Amino acid sequence: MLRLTKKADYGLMALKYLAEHPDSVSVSAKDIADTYGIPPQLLAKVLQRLTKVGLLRSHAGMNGGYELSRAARTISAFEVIHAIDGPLFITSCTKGSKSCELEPSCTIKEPLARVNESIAGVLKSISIHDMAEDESTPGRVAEQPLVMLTSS
Amino acid sequence: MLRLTKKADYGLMALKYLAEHPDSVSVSAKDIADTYGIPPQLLAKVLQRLTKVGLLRSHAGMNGGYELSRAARTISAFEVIHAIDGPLFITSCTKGSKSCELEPSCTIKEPLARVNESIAGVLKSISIHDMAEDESTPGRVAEQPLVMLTSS
DNA sequence: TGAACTGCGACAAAAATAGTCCTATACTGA
DNA sequence: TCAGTATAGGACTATTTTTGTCGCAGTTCA
Repeated sequence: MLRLTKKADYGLMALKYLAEHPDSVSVSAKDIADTYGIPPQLLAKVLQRLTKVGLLRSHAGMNGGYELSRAARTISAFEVIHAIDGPLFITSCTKGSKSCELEPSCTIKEPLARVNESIAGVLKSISIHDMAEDESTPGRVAEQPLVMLTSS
Repeated sequence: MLRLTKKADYGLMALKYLAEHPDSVSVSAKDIADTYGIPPQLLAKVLQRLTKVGLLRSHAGMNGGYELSRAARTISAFEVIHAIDGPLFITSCTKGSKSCELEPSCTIKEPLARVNESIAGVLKSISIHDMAEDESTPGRVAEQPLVMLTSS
């Protein structure tokens, strides 16, 4: 639950790849799909979408492909996920103005909306560049006690 | 995307309801389902699950129902969601020890695992009691620096 | 021109969610 | 002790979302 879709995963992987290969003028969807072993056509769609929202620049034809349209440092995971998975989040019924259908209830939503924002904040605070840096670099995300509850 | 399942929603709503009615010794699944207009049988299952993990106490028979097994203040949204939706999170392939299938790639996962922890932290920081308090009360979520992933 | 690309719409397949049905068991009170 | 109200839970079906495929059109370049 609370899982990223694979498309979003793929998108992040691809952007990370691009961030790690700034030398290549442009990389094709197939190249990336091959290196990661993911369905080329699916990745293609994801990249097309990212191009559409302006995170990537594409050019067709031989030796064509994609490149980041901005510095990796300025692209947040949030933007990528949002572009791919849509206007996100948490509660099932926070769709704009329309409140929770007939249910006058759903008071749960307000508190969760705040949680929602926190999560968005987390996602906004991490950039593609952050993800691309050497794994040895200590992550600077909150170091709180994270105790994963063991499942039953 | 990154959406809670309805079951989790229902569970949170139910716990909130229980937190708001400490006077009632025990509330039936049907009562809660009726007030929120959600499928009774489905809610029943959710409550059964929450009982199983120890968040609720149940008793059958007439005037039976459920009650919180601990103070609302000590029950986090994380626990509830975890109980219902399972051992959570973000990336599709963070299933214990087994790494990302054949893909040697998936380097995306590590940075995201950190984001993951941040989100878990957010969820752990909000309690059922927090959700049940008057809407006007400022939520205490998001105030802390939750994540600092600064690269800049 | 043709090979290697992107762009896109329409599907199809698979998986996860949501919800229902049915039966068993437990407790209560008259 | 029996009827009514509840929980417990397995098996199923339905619905929705996600994932992946196909085919074709447009682009670029050698």
